[in-house]
Amino acid sequence: MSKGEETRAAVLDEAARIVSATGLGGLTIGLLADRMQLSKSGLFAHFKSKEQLQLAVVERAADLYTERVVRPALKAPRGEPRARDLFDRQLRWATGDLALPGGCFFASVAAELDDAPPGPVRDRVVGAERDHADLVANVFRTGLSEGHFRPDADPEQYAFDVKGILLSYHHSGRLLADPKAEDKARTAFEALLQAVSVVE
Amino acid sequence: MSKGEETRAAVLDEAARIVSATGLGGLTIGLLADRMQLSKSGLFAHFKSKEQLQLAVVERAADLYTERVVRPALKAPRGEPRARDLFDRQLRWATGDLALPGGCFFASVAAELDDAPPGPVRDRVVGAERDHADLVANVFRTGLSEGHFRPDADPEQYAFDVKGILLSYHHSGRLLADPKAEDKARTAFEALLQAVSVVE
DNA sequence: CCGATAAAAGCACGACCGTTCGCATCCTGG
DNA sequence: CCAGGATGCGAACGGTCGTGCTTTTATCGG
Repeated sequence: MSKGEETRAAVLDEAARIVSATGLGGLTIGLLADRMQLSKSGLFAHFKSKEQLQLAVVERAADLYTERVVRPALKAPRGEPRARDLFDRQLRWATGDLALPGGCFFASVAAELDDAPPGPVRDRVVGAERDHADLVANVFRTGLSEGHFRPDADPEQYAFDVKGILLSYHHSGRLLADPKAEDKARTAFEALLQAVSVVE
Repeated sequence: MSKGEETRAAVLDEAARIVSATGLGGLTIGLLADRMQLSKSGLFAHFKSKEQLQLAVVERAADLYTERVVRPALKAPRGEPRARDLFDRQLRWATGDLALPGGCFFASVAAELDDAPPGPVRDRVVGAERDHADLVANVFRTGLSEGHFRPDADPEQYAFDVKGILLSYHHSGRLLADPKAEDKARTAFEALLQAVSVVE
């Protein structure tokens, strides 16, 4: 890896941390240059515009998420164990050993983009979120074909419900500082699994 | 109401709309002055600082929410009917006839404040969110004392679950433009009610 | 209807924003 | 080891930000 690629990668890592804490709006070239001990113009040269910087940091965050959450979870056995493992890693990604300092990168970004005008950055985030919802639904489908879950359960509904638990967890834990947030999230997930599991 | 109070109120209404769409970070004095056809300095004179403007708009949004969602819902009969009515109005507040143009004011603000340094604005938002979580839990408690819900159900857990449904609804509907978002939210709520209702 | 007072405008400031450009300096392949 | 391109710096630009002043205009009670 050449010197340029190296700094570029380091810059994007720091940028992802900043965005996770302050949102895309809080990512400023001057601030980023300070943190990296680079001049504004020197840093700017790596990305020809701010939009490309934002695009690159979204890409970096998506890679990070795949690396830390998705790929390991897909090694778990199909069905319920995989669903459990994925959920556990999602929790740790939001707050914990897998997390960026500001919590889930996409939770920070999604809220500020939901009413933004269309554009490359928004489109990329929406694409990532849709892909992720599909992934959760597909993990659930492996549980259907393994006979772990009720055949009439809707994978898309499951993905919607899991997303809700995670968002509420992020909200309670980060903003409200509720010490019982993790317990509530795990309780909610157990209740969800219970509801979609085959009757015994 | 004097002329000054009138302008101030109109400014705060417009500010609440802006914040609901773009977050507190998108609320700028110049933009607000343009929208109101006022000069920057003329508008600024109503609030001695930007922080006081932010504080005032949060206050205004909280009043609006109480007016449109909480107070009407509390007129419904105690217990399950009140819980249903409250949830329905919450959905309409997030997207619908009760909503600001950018969706739920607090959904926009909460995400960008979750890792912000403490301060009057953040404190006020956290207070409002805590009060609201308590309100939802208390509505659930009326259902407990009416015998509608299982005595072993946890009101705080219920509030956590409802918040998750609403956040996921906001996310799916606004960002991902999922046409089935409302169906999923209502399905999730019915399942939640089912789970906490007394067995028959 | 007029004079005190409230409301809004006009203008200027320092700070930071993204961006450009010319110049120094480092790395690196031949 | 040296040439030449990759990499980074400094200064400057037009804009917008929040925030003070002073001045003009509108409101409203006596």
